[in-house]
Amino acid sequence: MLPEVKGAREAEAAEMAKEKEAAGAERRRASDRGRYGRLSRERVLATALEVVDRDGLSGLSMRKLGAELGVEAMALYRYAAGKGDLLDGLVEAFCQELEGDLAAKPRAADWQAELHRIALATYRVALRHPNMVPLLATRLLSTPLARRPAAVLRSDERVLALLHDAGLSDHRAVQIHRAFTAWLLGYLLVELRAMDDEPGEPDPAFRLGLHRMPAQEFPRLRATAISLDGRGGPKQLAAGLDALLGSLG
Amino acid sequence: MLPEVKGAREAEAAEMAKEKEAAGAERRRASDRGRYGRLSRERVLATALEVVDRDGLSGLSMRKLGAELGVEAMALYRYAAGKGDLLDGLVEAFCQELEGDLAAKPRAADWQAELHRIALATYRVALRHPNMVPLLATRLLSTPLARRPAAVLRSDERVLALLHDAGLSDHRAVQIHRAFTAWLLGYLLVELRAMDDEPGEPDPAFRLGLHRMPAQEFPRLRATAISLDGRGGPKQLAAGLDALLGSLG
DNA sequence: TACGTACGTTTACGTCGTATATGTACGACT
DNA sequence: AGTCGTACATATACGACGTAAACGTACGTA
Repeated sequence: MLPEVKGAREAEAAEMAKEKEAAGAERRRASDRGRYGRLSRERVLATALEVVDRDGLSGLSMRKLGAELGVEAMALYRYAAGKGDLLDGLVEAFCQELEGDLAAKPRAADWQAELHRIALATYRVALRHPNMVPLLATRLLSTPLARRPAAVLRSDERVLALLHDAGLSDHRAVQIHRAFTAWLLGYLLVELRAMDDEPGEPDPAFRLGLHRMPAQEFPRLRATAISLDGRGGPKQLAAGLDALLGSLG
Repeated sequence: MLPEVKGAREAEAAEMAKEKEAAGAERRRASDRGRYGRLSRERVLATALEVVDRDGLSGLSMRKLGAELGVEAMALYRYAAGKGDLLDGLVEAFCQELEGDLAAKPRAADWQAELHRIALATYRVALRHPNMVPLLATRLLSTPLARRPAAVLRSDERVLALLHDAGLSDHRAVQIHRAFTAWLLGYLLVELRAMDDEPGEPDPAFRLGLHRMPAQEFPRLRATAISLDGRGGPKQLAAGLDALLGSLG
Protein backbone atom coordinates (compact mmCIF):
# COMPACT_ATOMS: atom_id res chain seq x y z
CA MET A 1 0.00 0.00 0.00
CA LEU A 2 1.20 3.48 -0.75
CA PRO A 3 2.05 5.56 2.30
CA GLU A 4 0.58 8.77 0.93
CA VAL A 5 -2.76 7.13 0.52
CA LYS A 6 -2.65 5.95 4.05
CA GLY A 7 -1.84 9.43 5.22
CA ALA A 8 -4.81 10.84 3.39
CA ARG A 9 -7.03 8.26 4.98
CA GLU A 10 -5.89 9.16 8.42
CA ALA A 11 -6.70 12.78 7.74
CA GLU A 12 -10.16 11.77 6.65
CA ALA A 13 -10.56 9.66 9.70
CA ALA A 14 -9.93 12.71 11.86
CA GLU A 15 -12.44 14.73 9.90
CA MET A 16 -14.98 11.97 10.17
CA ALA A 17 -14.48 11.74 13.89
CA LYS A 18 -15.35 15.39 14.21
CA GLU A 19 -18.44 14.91 12.12
CA LYS A 20 -19.43 11.95 14.20
CA GLU A 21 -19.20 14.03 17.29
CA ALA A 22 -21.43 16.67 15.78
CA ALA A 23 -23.92 14.18 14.48
CA GLY A 24 -24.37 12.67 17.85
CA ALA A 25 -25.78 9.19 18.11
CA GLU A 26 -25.46 8.25 14.45
CA ARG A 27 -22.05 6.72 14.06
CA ARG A 28 -19.99 6.20 10.95
CA ARG A 29 -17.27 3.67 11.03
CA ALA A 30 -16.08 2.11 7.84
CA SER A 31 -16.99 5.47 6.47
CA ASP A 32 -13.47 6.83 6.54
CA ARG A 33 -13.09 5.18 3.17
CA GLY A 34 -13.52 7.00 -0.04
CA ARG A 35 -12.50 10.53 0.60
CA TYR A 36 -15.78 11.87 1.95
CA GLY A 37 -17.34 8.90 3.61
CA ARG A 38 -18.78 5.60 2.54
CA LEU A 39 -19.61 4.85 -1.00
CA SER A 40 -23.16 4.37 -2.09
CA ARG A 41 -24.85 3.90 -5.42
CA GLU A 42 -26.24 7.40 -5.22
CA ARG A 43 -22.88 8.93 -4.52
CA VAL A 44 -21.24 6.93 -7.29
CA LEU A 45 -23.89 7.99 -9.80
CA ALA A 46 -23.87 11.60 -8.71
CA THR A 47 -20.11 11.77 -9.11
CA ALA A 48 -20.31 9.99 -12.44
CA LEU A 49 -22.78 12.59 -13.61
CA GLU A 50 -20.41 15.34 -12.52
CA VAL A 51 -17.61 13.73 -14.48
CA VAL A 52 -19.78 13.43 -17.57
CA ASP A 53 -20.89 17.02 -17.28
CA ARG A 54 -17.28 18.14 -16.96
CA ASP A 55 -15.36 15.80 -19.27
CA GLY A 56 -17.97 14.34 -21.56
CA LEU A 57 -19.03 10.76 -21.96
CA SER A 58 -15.67 9.57 -23.20
CA GLY A 59 -14.08 11.12 -20.15
CA LEU A 60 -15.84 8.66 -17.88
CA SER A 61 -13.93 5.53 -17.00
CA MET A 62 -14.16 3.21 -14.04
CA ARG A 63 -10.64 4.07 -13.01
CA LYS A 64 -11.14 7.79 -13.27
CA LEU A 65 -14.46 7.68 -11.47
CA GLY A 66 -12.82 5.65 -8.75
CA ALA A 67 -10.06 8.22 -8.42
CA GLU A 68 -12.66 10.98 -8.28
CA LEU A 69 -14.21 9.21 -5.31
CA GLY A 70 -10.85 8.52 -3.69
CA VAL A 71 -11.19 4.83 -4.27
CA GLU A 72 -9.88 2.07 -6.52
CA ALA A 73 -11.83 1.24 -9.64
CA MET A 74 -12.87 -2.19 -8.45
CA ALA A 75 -14.62 -0.73 -5.45
CA LEU A 76 -17.30 0.59 -7.79
CA TYR A 77 -18.33 -2.91 -8.75
CA ARG A 78 -20.12 -3.24 -5.48
CA TYR A 79 -22.51 -0.48 -6.58
CA ALA A 80 -22.78 -1.16 -10.30
CA ALA A 81 -22.58 -4.54 -11.96
CA GLY A 82 -20.32 -3.15 -14.65
CA LYS A 83 -19.84 -0.16 -16.84
CA GLY A 84 -23.06 -0.81 -18.69
CA ASP A 85 -24.98 -0.79 -15.48
CA LEU A 86 -23.26 2.41 -14.50
CA LEU A 87 -24.39 4.05 -17.73
CA ASP A 88 -27.91 2.82 -17.13
CA GLY A 89 -27.60 4.31 -13.69
CA LEU A 90 -26.69 7.64 -15.25
CA VAL A 91 -29.77 7.51 -17.40
CA GLU A 92 -31.78 6.76 -14.31
CA ALA A 93 -30.23 9.69 -12.51
CA PHE A 94 -31.23 11.86 -15.44
CA CYS A 95 -34.79 10.56 -15.35
CA GLN A 96 -34.98 11.09 -11.64
CA GLU A 97 -33.85 14.66 -11.94
CA LEU A 98 -36.55 15.04 -14.54
CA GLU A 99 -39.15 13.57 -12.22
CA GLY A 100 -38.07 15.98 -9.55
CA ASP A 101 -38.58 18.88 -11.92
CA LEU A 102 -41.95 17.54 -12.93
CA ALA A 103 -43.11 17.02 -9.39
CA ALA A 104 -42.35 20.65 -8.59
CA LYS A 105 -45.13 21.91 -10.82
CA PRO A 106 -48.76 20.83 -11.06
CA ARG A 107 -50.05 18.56 -13.76
CA ALA A 108 -51.55 20.19 -16.80
CA ALA A 109 -55.20 20.02 -17.68
CA ASP A 110 -55.36 17.97 -20.86
CA TRP A 111 -52.97 15.39 -22.26
CA GLN A 112 -51.55 17.68 -24.92
CA ALA A 113 -50.58 20.27 -22.35
CA GLU A 114 -49.17 17.57 -20.12
CA LEU A 115 -46.97 16.29 -22.93
CA HIS A 116 -45.76 19.82 -23.43
CA ARG A 117 -44.95 20.06 -19.77
CA ILE A 118 -42.95 16.84 -19.90
CA ALA A 119 -41.10 17.83 -23.04
CA LEU A 120 -40.14 21.23 -21.71
CA ALA A 121 -38.99 19.81 -18.41
CA THR A 122 -36.87 17.27 -20.27
CA TYR A 123 -35.43 20.08 -22.34
CA ARG A 124 -34.44 21.98 -19.25
CA VAL A 125 -32.80 18.98 -17.62
CA ALA A 126 -30.95 18.22 -20.86
CA LEU A 127 -29.68 21.79 -20.92
CA ARG A 128 -28.17 21.17 -17.52
CA HIS A 129 -26.53 17.96 -18.73
CA PRO A 130 -25.92 18.31 -22.45
CA ASN A 131 -23.31 15.55 -22.52
CA MET A 132 -25.97 13.13 -21.38
CA VAL A 133 -28.05 13.51 -24.52
CA PRO A 134 -26.03 11.11 -26.70
CA LEU A 135 -26.19 8.62 -23.88
CA LEU A 136 -29.95 8.93 -23.77
CA ALA A 137 -30.10 8.35 -27.49
CA THR A 138 -28.11 5.15 -27.27
CA ARG A 139 -29.01 3.71 -23.88
CA LEU A 140 -32.66 4.56 -24.06
CA LEU A 141 -33.00 2.57 -27.21
CA SER A 142 -30.27 0.00 -27.60
CA THR A 143 -31.24 -2.05 -24.58
CA PRO A 144 -34.07 -4.53 -24.96
CA LEU A 145 -37.30 -3.02 -23.69
CA ALA A 146 -37.66 -5.18 -20.63
CA ARG A 147 -34.10 -4.57 -19.51
CA ARG A 148 -34.16 -0.83 -19.58
CA PRO A 149 -33.61 0.99 -16.32
CA ALA A 150 -36.73 1.29 -14.21
CA ALA A 151 -36.76 5.07 -14.37
CA VAL A 152 -36.82 4.95 -18.15
CA LEU A 153 -39.72 2.56 -18.13
CA ARG A 154 -41.49 4.78 -15.67
CA SER A 155 -41.22 7.66 -18.12
CA ASP A 156 -42.79 5.60 -20.87
CA GLU A 157 -45.42 4.34 -18.51
CA ARG A 158 -46.35 7.85 -17.51
CA VAL A 159 -46.91 8.93 -21.08
CA LEU A 160 -48.84 5.81 -22.01
CA ALA A 161 -51.01 6.01 -18.91
CA LEU A 162 -51.67 9.67 -19.58
CA LEU A 163 -52.92 8.90 -23.05
CA HIS A 164 -54.91 5.92 -21.89
CA ASP A 165 -56.63 7.88 -19.17
CA ALA A 166 -57.52 10.53 -21.72
CA GLY A 167 -59.54 7.87 -23.47
CA LEU A 168 -57.32 7.30 -26.49
CA SER A 169 -57.10 3.88 -28.04
CA ASP A 170 -53.96 1.82 -27.59
CA HIS A 171 -53.21 2.24 -31.23
CA ARG A 172 -53.41 6.02 -31.01
CA ALA A 173 -51.46 6.02 -27.77
CA VAL A 174 -48.59 4.11 -29.33
CA GLN A 175 -48.52 6.41 -32.33
CA ILE A 176 -48.46 9.50 -30.18
CA HIS A 177 -45.88 8.03 -27.84
CA ARG A 178 -43.64 7.25 -30.78
CA ALA A 179 -43.97 10.70 -32.31
CA PHE A 180 -43.46 12.36 -28.95
CA THR A 181 -40.32 10.38 -28.16
CA ALA A 182 -38.83 10.76 -31.61
CA TRP A 183 -39.39 14.49 -31.78
CA LEU A 184 -38.17 15.14 -28.26
CA LEU A 185 -35.05 13.05 -28.60
CA GLY A 186 -34.23 14.30 -32.08
CA TYR A 187 -34.74 17.88 -31.01
CA LEU A 188 -32.45 17.46 -28.04
CA LEU A 189 -29.78 15.90 -30.23
CA VAL A 190 -29.92 18.64 -32.82
CA GLU A 191 -30.24 21.42 -30.31
CA LEU A 192 -27.51 20.45 -27.93
CA ARG A 193 -24.85 19.34 -30.34
CA ALA A 194 -21.54 21.09 -30.09
CA MET A 195 -20.81 23.14 -33.15
CA ASP A 196 -17.76 25.01 -31.98
CA ASP A 197 -14.39 24.43 -33.47
CA GLU A 198 -12.59 27.04 -31.41
CA PRO A 199 -14.70 27.37 -28.29
CA GLY A 200 -13.55 30.72 -26.84
CA GLU A 201 -13.22 32.62 -30.03
CA PRO A 202 -15.48 35.71 -29.93
CA ASP A 203 -16.13 36.04 -33.67
CA PRO A 204 -18.84 33.47 -34.48
CA ALA A 205 -17.42 32.74 -37.92
CA PHE A 206 -14.03 31.85 -36.52
CA ARG A 207 -15.55 30.08 -33.56
CA LEU A 208 -17.35 27.76 -35.91
CA GLY A 209 -14.20 27.29 -37.94
CA LEU A 210 -15.89 28.37 -41.14
CA HIS A 211 -12.54 29.10 -42.74
CA ARG A 212 -12.05 25.36 -42.85
CA MET A 213 -15.12 24.95 -44.98
CA PRO A 214 -14.76 25.40 -48.74
CA ALA A 215 -17.07 28.29 -49.54
CA GLN A 216 -17.79 27.43 -53.14
CA GLU A 217 -18.79 23.89 -52.30
CA PHE A 218 -21.10 24.79 -49.44
CA PRO A 219 -22.40 28.28 -50.15
CA ARG A 220 -25.75 27.98 -48.37
CA LEU A 221 -24.29 26.11 -45.45
CA ARG A 222 -21.73 28.78 -44.98
CA ALA A 223 -24.19 31.59 -45.36
CA THR A 224 -26.51 30.17 -42.72
CA ALA A 225 -23.96 28.57 -40.43
CA ILE A 226 -24.28 31.25 -37.83
CA SER A 227 -28.03 30.90 -37.75
CA LEU A 228 -27.64 27.14 -37.57
CA ASP A 229 -25.45 27.62 -34.54
CA GLY A 230 -28.26 29.38 -32.75
CA ARG A 231 -30.80 27.46 -30.80
CA GLY A 232 -34.41 26.86 -31.55
CA GLY A 233 -35.08 27.00 -27.87
CA PRO A 234 -38.13 25.70 -26.08
CA LYS A 235 -40.40 27.62 -28.44
CA GLN A 236 -39.57 25.54 -31.49
CA LEU A 237 -39.66 22.39 -29.44
CA ALA A 238 -43.18 23.28 -28.39
CA ALA A 239 -44.19 24.39 -31.87
CA GLY A 240 -43.10 21.13 -33.44
CA LEU A 241 -44.78 19.14 -30.74
CA ASP A 242 -47.97 21.05 -31.33
CA ALA A 243 -47.81 20.34 -35.02
CA LEU A 244 -47.26 16.63 -34.45
CA LEU A 245 -49.93 16.26 -31.82
CA GLY A 246 -52.37 18.30 -33.82
CA SER A 247 -52.01 15.99 -36.79
CA LEU A 248 -52.52 12.95 -34.59
CA GLY A 249 -55.45 14.24 -32.59
CA MET B 1 -15.86 -9.32 -23.24
CA LEU B 2 -18.04 -10.44 -26.10
CA PRO B 3 -18.48 -14.17 -26.55
CA GLU B 4 -17.94 -14.03 -30.25
CA VAL B 5 -17.73 -16.87 -32.67
CA LYS B 6 -14.48 -17.02 -34.52
CA GLY B 7 -15.48 -19.37 -37.26
CA ALA B 8 -14.61 -16.90 -39.94
CA ARG B 9 -11.17 -16.31 -38.54
CA GLU B 10 -10.37 -19.96 -38.30
CA ALA B 11 -11.45 -20.48 -41.87
CA GLU B 12 -9.26 -17.63 -42.88
CA ALA B 13 -6.30 -19.03 -41.02
CA ALA B 14 -6.76 -22.39 -42.70
CA GLU B 15 -6.98 -20.75 -46.08
CA MET B 16 -3.81 -18.83 -45.53
CA ALA B 17 -1.95 -21.89 -44.33
CA LYS B 18 -2.97 -23.74 -47.46
CA GLU B 19 -1.85 -20.86 -49.61
CA LYS B 20 1.48 -20.80 -47.91
CA GLU B 21 1.91 -24.53 -48.27
CA ALA B 22 1.06 -24.44 -51.94
CA ALA B 23 3.53 -21.66 -52.56
CA GLY B 24 6.19 -23.60 -50.71
CA ALA B 25 7.80 -20.37 -49.69
CA GLU B 26 8.06 -18.90 -46.22
CA ARG B 27 7.79 -15.35 -47.35
CA ARG B 28 4.57 -13.78 -48.39
CA ARG B 29 4.46 -12.01 -51.66
CA ALA B 30 2.81 -8.67 -52.17
CA SER B 31 -0.08 -10.31 -53.93
CA ASP B 32 -0.92 -12.13 -50.71
CA ARG B 33 -1.48 -8.91 -48.92
CA GLY B 34 -4.89 -7.92 -47.89
CA ARG B 35 -6.52 -11.18 -48.69
CA TYR B 36 -7.97 -10.04 -52.00
CA GLY B 37 -5.46 -7.53 -53.21
CA ARG B 38 -4.39 -4.09 -52.13
CA LEU B 39 -6.12 -2.08 -49.53
CA SER B 40 -7.90 1.14 -50.30
CA ARG B 41 -10.01 3.55 -48.29
CA GLU B 42 -13.10 2.35 -50.06
CA ARG B 43 -12.38 -1.26 -49.33
CA VAL B 44 -11.58 -0.50 -45.71
CA LEU B 45 -14.80 1.45 -45.24
CA ALA B 46 -16.91 -1.11 -47.06
CA THR B 47 -15.56 -3.88 -44.87
CA ALA B 48 -16.00 -1.76 -41.78
CA LEU B 49 -19.63 -1.26 -42.73
CA GLU B 50 -20.05 -5.01 -43.13
CA VAL B 51 -18.59 -5.56 -39.69
CA VAL B 52 -20.89 -2.97 -38.16
CA ASP B 53 -23.91 -4.48 -39.88
CA ARG B 54 -22.97 -7.90 -38.61
CA ASP B 55 -21.54 -7.27 -35.14
CA GLY B 56 -22.79 -3.86 -34.20
CA LEU B 57 -20.83 -0.73 -33.47
CA SER B 58 -19.08 -2.17 -30.45
CA GLY B 59 -17.96 -5.08 -32.57
CA LEU B 60 -15.77 -2.83 -34.67
CA SER B 61 -12.16 -2.49 -33.64
CA MET B 62 -9.09 -1.63 -35.61
CA ARG B 63 -7.60 -5.03 -34.93
CA LYS B 64 -10.71 -6.92 -35.90
CA LEU B 65 -11.20 -4.87 -39.02
CA GLY B 66 -7.60 -5.53 -39.93
CA ALA B 67 -8.08 -9.26 -39.46
CA GLU B 68 -11.20 -9.09 -41.58
CA LEU B 69 -9.10 -7.62 -44.37
CA GLY B 70 -6.27 -10.08 -43.82
CA VAL B 71 -4.00 -7.36 -42.57
CA GLU B 72 -2.51 -6.01 -39.35
CA ALA B 73 -4.37 -3.27 -37.55
CA MET B 74 -1.70 -0.67 -38.19
CA ALA B 75 -2.07 -1.06 -41.92
CA LEU B 76 -5.42 0.71 -41.66
CA TYR B 77 -3.78 3.90 -40.52
CA ARG B 78 -2.72 4.61 -44.05
CA TYR B 79 -6.38 4.92 -45.03
CA ALA B 80 -7.84 6.49 -41.92
CA ALA B 81 -6.08 8.85 -39.58
CA GLY B 82 -7.45 7.05 -36.57
CA LYS B 83 -10.55 5.38 -35.29
CA GLY B 84 -12.45 8.63 -35.23
CA ASP B 85 -11.69 9.21 -38.85
CA LEU B 86 -12.79 5.68 -39.61
CA LEU B 87 -16.13 6.33 -37.96
CA ASP B 88 -16.50 9.54 -39.90
CA GLY B 89 -15.72 7.48 -42.97
CA LEU B 90 -18.55 5.15 -42.08
CA VAL B 91 -20.93 8.06 -41.84
CA GLU B 92 -19.70 9.22 -45.20
CA ALA B 93 -20.25 5.79 -46.66
CA PHE B 94 -23.78 5.93 -45.33
CA CYS B 95 -24.36 9.35 -46.86
CA GLN B 96 -22.95 8.21 -50.16
CA GLU B 97 -25.23 5.22 -50.25
CA LEU B 98 -28.03 7.65 -49.58
CA GLU B 99 -26.93 9.89 -52.41
CA GLY B 100 -26.87 6.90 -54.72
CA ASP B 101 -30.44 6.10 -53.76
CA LEU B 102 -31.46 9.68 -54.28
CA ALA B 103 -29.80 9.94 -57.67
CA ALA B 104 -31.73 6.92 -58.88
CA LYS B 105 -35.03 8.76 -58.80
CA PRO B 106 -35.95 12.19 -60.15
CA ARG B 107 -36.25 15.23 -57.98
CA ALA B 108 -39.65 16.10 -56.66
CA ALA B 109 -41.62 19.15 -57.75
CA ASP B 110 -41.75 21.34 -54.67
CA TRP B 111 -39.52 21.54 -51.66
CA GLN B 112 -41.94 19.76 -49.34
CA ALA B 113 -42.10 16.78 -51.64
CA GLU B 114 -38.35 16.84 -52.05
CA LEU B 115 -37.84 16.74 -48.29
CA HIS B 116 -40.17 13.78 -48.17
CA ARG B 117 -38.12 12.08 -50.84
CA ILE B 118 -34.91 12.63 -48.90
CA ALA B 119 -36.44 11.47 -45.62
CA LEU B 120 -37.83 8.30 -47.11
CA ALA B 121 -34.59 7.47 -48.88
CA THR B 122 -32.72 7.98 -45.60
CA TYR B 123 -35.21 5.70 -43.90
CA ARG B 124 -34.60 2.98 -46.45
CA VAL B 125 -30.83 3.22 -46.16
CA ALA B 126 -31.09 3.18 -42.38
CA LEU B 127 -33.19 0.02 -42.60
CA ARG B 128 -30.33 -1.60 -44.47
CA HIS B 129 -27.84 -0.51 -41.81
CA PRO B 130 -29.71 -0.21 -38.54
CA ASN B 131 -26.55 -0.40 -36.44
CA MET B 132 -25.39 2.78 -38.09
CA VAL B 133 -28.18 4.89 -36.66
CA PRO B 134 -26.62 5.45 -33.22
CA LEU B 135 -23.43 6.40 -34.98
CA LEU B 136 -25.28 8.95 -37.05
CA ALA B 137 -26.82 10.37 -33.91
CA THR B 138 -23.45 10.85 -32.25
CA ARG B 139 -21.08 11.56 -35.13
CA LEU B 140 -23.41 13.82 -37.04
CA LEU B 141 -23.67 16.08 -34.09
CA SER B 142 -20.74 15.76 -31.76
CA THR B 143 -18.13 16.96 -34.21
CA PRO B 144 -17.76 20.71 -34.71
CA LEU B 145 -19.65 21.82 -37.77
CA ALA B 146 -16.67 22.64 -39.92
CA ARG B 147 -14.97 19.34 -39.20
CA ARG B 148 -17.79 17.08 -40.15
CA PRO B 149 -17.25 14.70 -43.02
CA ALA B 150 -17.80 16.26 -46.42
CA ALA B 151 -20.67 13.96 -47.27
CA VAL B 152 -22.53 15.06 -44.17
CA LEU B 153 -22.04 18.70 -45.02
CA ARG B 154 -23.22 17.98 -48.53
CA SER B 155 -26.47 16.62 -47.11
CA ASP B 156 -27.04 19.76 -45.10
CA GLU B 157 -26.08 21.91 -48.05
CA ARG B 158 -28.59 20.14 -50.24
CA VAL B 159 -31.44 20.81 -47.87
CA LEU B 160 -30.46 24.41 -47.29
CA ALA B 161 -30.00 25.08 -50.98
CA LEU B 162 -33.32 23.46 -51.72
CA LEU B 163 -35.08 25.75 -49.30
CA HIS B 164 -33.18 28.80 -50.48
CA ASP B 165 -34.02 28.14 -54.12
CA ALA B 166 -37.65 27.80 -53.14
CA GLY B 167 -37.49 31.40 -52.04
CA LEU B 168 -37.60 30.91 -48.30
CA SER B 169 -35.76 33.26 -46.02
CA ASP B 170 -32.62 32.11 -44.27
CA HIS B 171 -34.43 32.24 -40.99
CA ARG B 172 -37.20 29.98 -42.26
CA ALA B 173 -34.69 27.70 -43.93
CA VAL B 174 -32.79 27.18 -40.71
CA GLN B 175 -35.98 26.47 -38.80
CA ILE B 176 -37.15 23.93 -41.32
CA HIS B 177 -33.74 22.33 -41.56
CA ARG B 178 -33.68 21.94 -37.81
CA ALA B 179 -37.12 20.44 -37.61
CA PHE B 180 -36.42 18.15 -40.53
CA THR B 181 -33.18 16.85 -39.09
CA ALA B 182 -34.54 16.41 -35.60
CA TRP B 183 -37.63 14.54 -36.71
CA LEU B 184 -35.78 12.32 -39.14
CA LEU B 185 -33.02 11.42 -36.74
CA GLY B 186 -35.34 10.93 -33.80
CA TYR B 187 -37.68 8.80 -35.85
CA LEU B 188 -34.85 6.59 -37.04
CA LEU B 189 -33.62 6.16 -33.48
CA VAL B 190 -37.01 5.25 -32.12
CA GLU B 191 -37.94 3.10 -35.07
CA LEU B 192 -34.79 1.07 -35.38
CA ARG B 193 -34.02 0.44 -31.78
CA ALA B 194 -33.69 -3.16 -30.75
CA MET B 195 -36.46 -4.20 -28.43
CA ASP B 196 -35.89 -7.92 -28.31
CA ASP B 197 -34.70 -9.64 -25.22
CA GLU B 198 -34.79 -13.14 -26.67
CA PRO B 199 -34.41 -12.71 -30.41
CA GLY B 200 -35.73 -15.79 -32.13
CA GLU B 201 -38.50 -16.49 -29.67
CA PRO B 202 -41.73 -16.81 -31.64
CA ASP B 203 -44.13 -15.54 -28.96
CA PRO B 204 -43.87 -11.74 -28.99
CA ALA B 205 -44.44 -11.44 -25.26
CA PHE B 206 -41.57 -13.76 -24.48
CA ARG B 207 -39.44 -12.30 -27.22
CA LEU B 208 -39.72 -8.91 -25.59
CA GLY B 209 -39.00 -10.42 -22.20
CA LEU B 210 -42.17 -9.01 -20.70
CA HIS B 211 -42.02 -11.54 -17.89
CA ARG B 212 -39.08 -9.55 -16.58
CA MET B 213 -41.24 -6.47 -16.27
CA PRO B 214 -43.30 -6.01 -13.10
CA ALA B 215 -46.89 -5.92 -14.34
CA GLN B 216 -48.37 -3.91 -11.54
CA GLU B 217 -45.78 -1.19 -11.82
CA PHE B 218 -46.05 -0.79 -15.59
CA PRO B 219 -49.57 -1.81 -16.56
CA ARG B 220 -49.92 0.38 -19.64
CA LEU B 221 -46.42 -0.28 -20.83
CA ARG B 222 -47.01 -3.96 -20.60
CA ALA B 223 -50.37 -3.79 -22.25
CA THR B 224 -49.04 -1.89 -25.24
CA ALA B 225 -45.54 -3.36 -25.43
CA ILE B 226 -46.35 -5.47 -28.42
CA SER B 227 -47.72 -2.50 -30.28
CA LEU B 228 -44.68 -0.49 -29.28
CA ASP B 229 -42.52 -3.19 -30.76
CA GLY B 230 -44.17 -2.68 -34.13
CA ARG B 231 -42.89 -0.11 -36.53
CA GLY B 232 -44.45 3.12 -37.57
CA GLY B 233 -42.95 2.57 -40.98
CA PRO B 234 -42.45 5.18 -43.66
CA LYS B 235 -46.07 6.28 -43.37
CA GLN B 236 -45.73 7.74 -39.91
CA LEU B 237 -42.40 9.25 -40.82
CA ALA B 238 -44.10 11.01 -43.69
CA ALA B 239 -47.13 11.97 -41.64
CA GLY B 240 -45.03 13.58 -38.94
CA LEU B 241 -42.93 15.38 -41.51
CA ASP B 242 -46.07 16.70 -43.14
CA ALA B 243 -47.34 17.97 -39.83
CA LEU B 244 -44.06 19.72 -39.06
CA LEU B 245 -43.63 21.25 -42.49
CA GLY B 246 -47.26 22.31 -42.61
CA SER B 247 -46.90 24.24 -39.40
CA LEU B 248 -43.75 25.95 -40.66
CA GLY B 249 -45.03 26.83 -44.11
C1' DT C 1 -12.16 -12.47 22.40
C1' DA C 2 -13.37 -14.51 18.24
C1' DC C 3 -15.72 -14.47 14.06
C1' DG C 4 -18.66 -13.54 9.97
C1' DT C 5 -19.48 -10.13 6.85
C1' DA C 6 -19.39 -5.92 4.34
C1' DC C 7 -16.27 -3.22 1.94
C1' DG C 8 -12.22 -1.89 -0.42
C1' DT C 9 -7.51 -3.32 -2.48
C1' DT C 10 -4.25 -5.99 -5.11
C1' DT C 11 -2.97 -8.34 -8.82
C1' DA C 12 -3.56 -9.96 -13.21
C1' DC C 13 -5.45 -10.81 -17.90
C1' DG C 14 -6.98 -9.64 -22.37
C1' DT C 15 -8.34 -5.93 -25.48
C1' DC C 16 -8.24 -1.53 -27.08
C1' DG C 17 -6.13 2.67 -29.89
C1' DT C 18 -1.93 4.05 -31.68
C1' DA C 19 3.34 5.99 -31.75
C1' DT C 20 7.53 4.40 -33.48
C1' DA C 21 10.68 1.74 -35.89
C1' DT C 22 11.40 -1.81 -39.24
C1' DG C 23 11.05 -4.44 -43.20
C1' DT C 24 9.72 -5.33 -48.21
C1' DA C 25 8.18 -5.15 -53.03
C1' DC C 26 7.51 -2.13 -57.01
C1' DG C 27 8.18 1.69 -60.53
C1' DA C 28 11.49 4.97 -62.21
C1' DC C 29 15.94 6.19 -63.37
C1' DT C 30 20.41 5.58 -64.42
C1' DA D 1 20.74 -4.80 -65.79
C1' DG D 2 21.12 -2.73 -61.18
C1' DT D 3 20.00 0.93 -57.78
C1' DC D 4 17.05 3.51 -55.18
C1' DG D 5 13.09 6.16 -53.37
C1' DT D 6 8.58 5.49 -52.17
C1' DA D 7 4.42 3.26 -50.99
C1' DC D 8 2.83 -0.10 -48.28
C1' DA D 9 2.49 -3.42 -44.58
C1' DT D 10 4.46 -5.44 -40.29
C1' DA D 11 6.63 -5.70 -35.65
C1' DT D 12 6.99 -4.11 -31.31
C1' DA D 13 5.66 -1.55 -27.58
C1' DC D 14 3.08 1.54 -24.35
C1' DG D 15 -0.56 3.19 -21.63
C1' DA D 16 -5.50 3.00 -20.70
C1' DC D 17 -9.42 0.43 -20.49
C1' DG D 18 -13.05 -3.13 -18.28
C1' DT D 19 -13.17 -6.67 -15.09
C1' DA D 20 -12.34 -11.60 -12.83
C1' DA D 21 -10.37 -13.53 -8.67
C1' DA D 22 -8.02 -13.51 -4.58
C1' DC D 23 -6.92 -11.00 -0.76
C1' DG D 24 -6.85 -7.74 3.32
C1' DT D 25 -9.22 -5.30 6.93
C1' DA D 26 -12.22 -3.30 10.23
C1' DC D 27 -16.73 -3.32 12.19
C1' DG D 28 -20.90 -5.28 14.65
C1' DT D 29 -22.30 -9.16 16.96
C1' DA D 30 -21.89 -13.15 19.69
